[in-house]
Amino acid sequence: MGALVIGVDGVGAALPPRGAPVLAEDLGGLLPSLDPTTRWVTWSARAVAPAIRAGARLDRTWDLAEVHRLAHGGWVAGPERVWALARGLDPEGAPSAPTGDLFDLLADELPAEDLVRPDGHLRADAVTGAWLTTPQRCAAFADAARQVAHHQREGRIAAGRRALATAHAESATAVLCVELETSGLPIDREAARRLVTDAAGPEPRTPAEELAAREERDAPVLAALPGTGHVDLRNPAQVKEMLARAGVDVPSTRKWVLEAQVGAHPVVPALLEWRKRERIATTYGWRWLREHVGSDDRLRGAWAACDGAAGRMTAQAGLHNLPAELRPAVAADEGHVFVRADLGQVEPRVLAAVSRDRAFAAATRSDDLYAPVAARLGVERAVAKVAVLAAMYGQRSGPAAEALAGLEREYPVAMAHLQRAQDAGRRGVAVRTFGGRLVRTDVAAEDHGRFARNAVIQGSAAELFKAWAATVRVAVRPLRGRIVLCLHDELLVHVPEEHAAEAAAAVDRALTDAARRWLGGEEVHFVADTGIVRRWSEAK
DNA sequence: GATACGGGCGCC
DNA sequence: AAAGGGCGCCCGTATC
Repeated sequence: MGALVIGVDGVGAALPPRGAPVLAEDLGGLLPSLDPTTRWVTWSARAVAPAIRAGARLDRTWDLAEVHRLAHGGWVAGPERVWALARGLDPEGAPSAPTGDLFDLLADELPAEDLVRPDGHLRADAVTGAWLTTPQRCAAFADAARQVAHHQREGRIAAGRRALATAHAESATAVLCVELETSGLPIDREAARRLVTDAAGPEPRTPAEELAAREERDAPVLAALPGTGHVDLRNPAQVKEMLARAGVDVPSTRKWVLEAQVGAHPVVPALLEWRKRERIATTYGWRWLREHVGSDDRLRGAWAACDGAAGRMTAQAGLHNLPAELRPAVAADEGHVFVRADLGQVEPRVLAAVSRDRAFAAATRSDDLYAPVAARLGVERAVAKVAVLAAMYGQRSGPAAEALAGLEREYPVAMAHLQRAQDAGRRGVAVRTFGGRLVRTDVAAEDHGRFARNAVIQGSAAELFKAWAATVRVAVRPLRGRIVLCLHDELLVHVPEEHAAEAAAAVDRALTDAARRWLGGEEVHFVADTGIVRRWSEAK
């Protein structure tokens, strides 16, 4: 990945991925002299991670990779592909990043100072960074970035104000992702060790101890079935067979299937309890602590501003799926607190925005959206909720079916929007989110119909969330606050306790600002539940 | 030994 | 009661 930073006003610096910086002797040293309002164009935020770690604020960035992903869908967004699509070239003809013999040969035939090959594609060794060895070459690469940025910007402007606002928010989120990786999530290590011990036993010192702990976890399940030979509880086929011998006939051994059979045989509840503990032991156990929690008591994993589908953020190292029982271990530093905030009923509110259904938008003006919907449908609130969720997820059977008819009757505009998305997906036609992200449904299929139906909601909700997060990121900085976790509709901000109330207010204000910018109007209301806590688990 | 895939499950 | 979108991750099996 070519690591490059340029300021569109001509101020800026280029960093080669390896070796000494070229245009800037020392980017960290250069930063204080730069106007903080400098607009940056980056090939990707990750490419400028060293600058971010050196303290670059990068509050106004244009991330070529993220805007490319918005415009073209998918996740692959290296400079060679971004350049190719911006120039109207076949991306299949772009050089592949690894230095294969073929491209080395092509590069040999290219004049040493030419960035662009005769076929219009970028030279392969520029994309890997190997070619970026002189100020002139870096300047040429910077100029290519500038050209792509100009093209992308024209495209966003043509797509509308919201598409442009989304490009800025997605760019800022990519910077935020680098910051999240850098700062990490504060962990109370002792609390984490206690919780892991409860589930998995004490930390094993040898492979033999590890094996013993495994057998100890298995013992209660096997004890519920005396006389059974060896059963590998980690092998679903063997478990199913074991249950059949105990007189429990199930089509699969999934949790919801087994939960219906808890009374059938003592082995069933024992197995469910085993699953829960086994999950902590294997995924969030001693190895997880060792590998992902640093000596500074910070949980760190890789973050991405969008996945390759609808565009939600992704996180590794368990940051997005930490079991609730481990959350007490997520604790603010001494003298600090968390401002925890989550969006309320974000997906139905987004549906109102995306579909421009005025009747449904009216319901968003209630703090509890399902109450007015239920009243209008003449059903219980719980029924209305299930129906709305079913409509967004494409569920057709079950208790929701009847209430769905009510939704069709009362909110035809919103329902038609979802149906159009589903039809497109079923035919293999791409759909777009509210902010203009292309969501590809390459294969025509019923599954893709449901996927597309949900993607316009899930993806649009992700955009609103990121616009919010990007706004919060800047708003809490004067309070020495930092976003330390993003969880689809939830934000965790780590802040000195003396600024807690002010930070919480800033988080709420940021939602109003971001929603207005993203919606381009006030018709749809969004709400956040915001609180101040010392441990993540104290919330709600 | 590396890779792919499905079952299973945590979170949203 | 029943099964509908996304992600990351673990384990076991099959395959080359």
